[in-house]
Amino acid sequence: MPRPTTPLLSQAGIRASALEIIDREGLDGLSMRKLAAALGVSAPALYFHYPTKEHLLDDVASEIMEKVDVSAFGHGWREGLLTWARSYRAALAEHPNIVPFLARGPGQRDASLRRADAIHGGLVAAGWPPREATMIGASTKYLVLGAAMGSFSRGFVDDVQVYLDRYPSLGDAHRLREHADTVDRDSFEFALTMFLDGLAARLSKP
Amino acid sequence: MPRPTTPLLSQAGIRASALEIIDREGLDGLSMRKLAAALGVSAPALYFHYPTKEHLLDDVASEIMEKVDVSAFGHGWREGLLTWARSYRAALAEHPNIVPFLARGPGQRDASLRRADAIHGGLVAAGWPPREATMIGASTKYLVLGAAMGSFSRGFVDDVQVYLDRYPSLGDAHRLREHADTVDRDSFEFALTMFLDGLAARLSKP
DNA sequence: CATGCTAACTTAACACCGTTAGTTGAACCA
DNA sequence: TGGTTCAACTAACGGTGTTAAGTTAGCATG
Repeated sequence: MPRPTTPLLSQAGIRASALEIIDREGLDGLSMRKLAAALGVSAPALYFHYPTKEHLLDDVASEIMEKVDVSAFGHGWREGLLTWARSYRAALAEHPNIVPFLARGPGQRDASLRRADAIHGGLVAAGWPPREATMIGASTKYLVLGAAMGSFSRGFVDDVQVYLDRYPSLGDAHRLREHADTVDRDSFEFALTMFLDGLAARLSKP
Repeated sequence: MPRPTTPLLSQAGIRASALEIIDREGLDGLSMRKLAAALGVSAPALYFHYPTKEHLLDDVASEIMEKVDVSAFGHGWREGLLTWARSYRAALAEHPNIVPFLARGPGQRDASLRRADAIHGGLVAAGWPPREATMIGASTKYLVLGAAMGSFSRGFVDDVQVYLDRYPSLGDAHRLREHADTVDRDSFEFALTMFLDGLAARLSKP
């Protein structure tokens, strides 16, 4: 059945279906054949729209990153960083199964360059020396990526016993699992606050 | 040639060879057949010593984590955290290609539990409330994992132009690449210092 | 000392993977 | 109307992790 009257596939549709599978079955759960089946099409048809699986995943990742907000540096560097970091983390927390892909390399996600410029510009405008502005951007990214990677919701419960002993609001393992998202967000917010406090002290002193 | 006089394989030997391949050719460069060939053996022979590739990689990761040092909390919480974080990061920086595997999930790396206890205990002994001690541990891990994941040496040069403009000691892209390790370490140390400064302020106040 | 069991390898094969080649016929432009 | 291009198809290639079945060395037991 060649060249249908109206095209069966589109890049956006492929991305959406791919992300659905990733969210539901994990990154390893996505294969080109399974994706094609979900779209009612044969696997090689996908290669007309994307040259490679890697490119497709790059695009999916870029789409997720579109939601990251770097626009708040007008309200001060602290607010700008907070908004950036929180929206960045939220975007990853919404699709945690994409994180292992992000860990594989930078890919073709060109939009990040624009963002890096916005962040750096905002920090420099607020009085940070350029070299430190760069490191602040990198550091914040570290926090976000690390939080996304080591999150409890993703199963990183190494320290589950420690949590059970010390996190007074949680009764047992079952409830910990239930509140994993909260624990994750609390720890991330804590890390971010401590980091920003350290920055503020450095900027105010010489 | 069945049941050789002296065994050809051992778990330690398999791990060592696997890590060698990962270091040299990346995580995707490791296949059971290639690993077997490097050991002068057929692929299914490996399954006598490891039930699955996943288990093997878990073991390799655990071995790397053995080098992490959590013993310095006797010299104060700041020194303890610094030593832990630096040795943790160093261990990952030595084998950056394992990081994408770490991002895939927690695995069977049971040694981390002991470490989590040591860290938490050290922090509590130094006067941190248990709940905050837990979050400090998580936050530090975020920094280390994020730094390992988003490192410049691993190709995350999104902001390469920004770096070129602002990092005065670097002349051009070639030299940036050359000094990627230094840039990584600088940013990590900066993040860690700011975080610890924020912590110190919090502990000294109320 | 013979017998049987287990250990540690072998080769063959399965199901799946990403991807390429070659084919088909509708849609579009001259 | 004719030719080209597009968007799908089926078939197939080389690779993957893993399982099954075969072979024999080493060891324990009668």
